Amino acid sequence: MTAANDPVKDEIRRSGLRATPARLATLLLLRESTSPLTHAEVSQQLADRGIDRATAFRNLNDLAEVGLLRRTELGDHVWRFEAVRGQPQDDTGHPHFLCVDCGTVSCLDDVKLTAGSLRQSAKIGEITEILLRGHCNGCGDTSATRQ
Amino acid sequence: MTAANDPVKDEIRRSGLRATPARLATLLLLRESTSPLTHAEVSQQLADRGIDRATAFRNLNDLAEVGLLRRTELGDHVWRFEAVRGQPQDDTGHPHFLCVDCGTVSCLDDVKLTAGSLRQSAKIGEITEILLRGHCNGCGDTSATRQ
DNA sequence: AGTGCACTTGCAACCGTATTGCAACTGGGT
DNA sequence: ACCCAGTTGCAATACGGTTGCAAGTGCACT
Repeated sequence: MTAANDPVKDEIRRSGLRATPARLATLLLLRESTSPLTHAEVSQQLADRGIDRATAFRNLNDLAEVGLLRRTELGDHVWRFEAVRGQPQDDTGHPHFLCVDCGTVSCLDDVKLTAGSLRQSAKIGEITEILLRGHCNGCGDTSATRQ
Repeated sequence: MTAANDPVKDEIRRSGLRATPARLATLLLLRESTSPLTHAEVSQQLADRGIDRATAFRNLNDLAEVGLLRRTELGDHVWRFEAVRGQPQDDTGHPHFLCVDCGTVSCLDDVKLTAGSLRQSAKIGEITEILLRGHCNGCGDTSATRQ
């Protein structure tokens, strides 16, 4: 049962890190998730498998450093991590939507700025991240929920 | 010495807060500053005048809540505050560009999302804020400045 | 397959930012 | 001048994240 070629393990190894169970679990968890997860969420999930908080933190940072994960900060003072799809160097990131009520984060691959906006913003600088905030449909449409 | 009409005091009062020395000092300090200050920087300055850290924190948040200050987060997990110029209500509704290097916040009235993006995002929820992050031309083009 | 060393892990202590509880104080309307 | 809700100072606390260190383990090399 010497599982010779686990492609995910190889990916981790190729990036210069050891393919430990904790790292494997971290990476797989985030690849299964459809939205970025916080440190807390990840380490909570991994705690079931006996993985320590500190280890989860370190692995998230390590994996982010080698480009397998992306580390973002959506303005609520919590780091979030998401798996990078495709070639790390190709990855330029995509916009996120943060519900200010429930904290849910959605990834918006198709959201773009108008050409005119891009021209306008180029005068200011180079945009690296687009963040939309508001009330998600689950929180907003009832209009009764107030924090 | 019933200083009848200090315009700044009036401004604070009009927003529903009491015009205390601590708030006056906080607001004036940020209005004199040319760039956003962290709570640490503010409370350090105000400590000389016998104002407590916790009070500084509360006042910064209070003033931000009523729209006299703007509270931003550059990605380093530290809140920064800056005085809002002009009418507070003018401050809402248009996108902001935040330079993650120097902390400058620029208002981008003309930046908009494409129609398709709006359609896409409507499925998620109601967008109340658009924030662009990146490197402003002043910080980015030298490419030497690294924090 | 066995060995060894550097890389990882778990644990617990720690750090810094930010918040809160509470008693004392005070701005400002009366 | 008086009074009370709003505010302050102090200290304790919460929370996200980091670090030191000894034990454990991946994996490259026999």
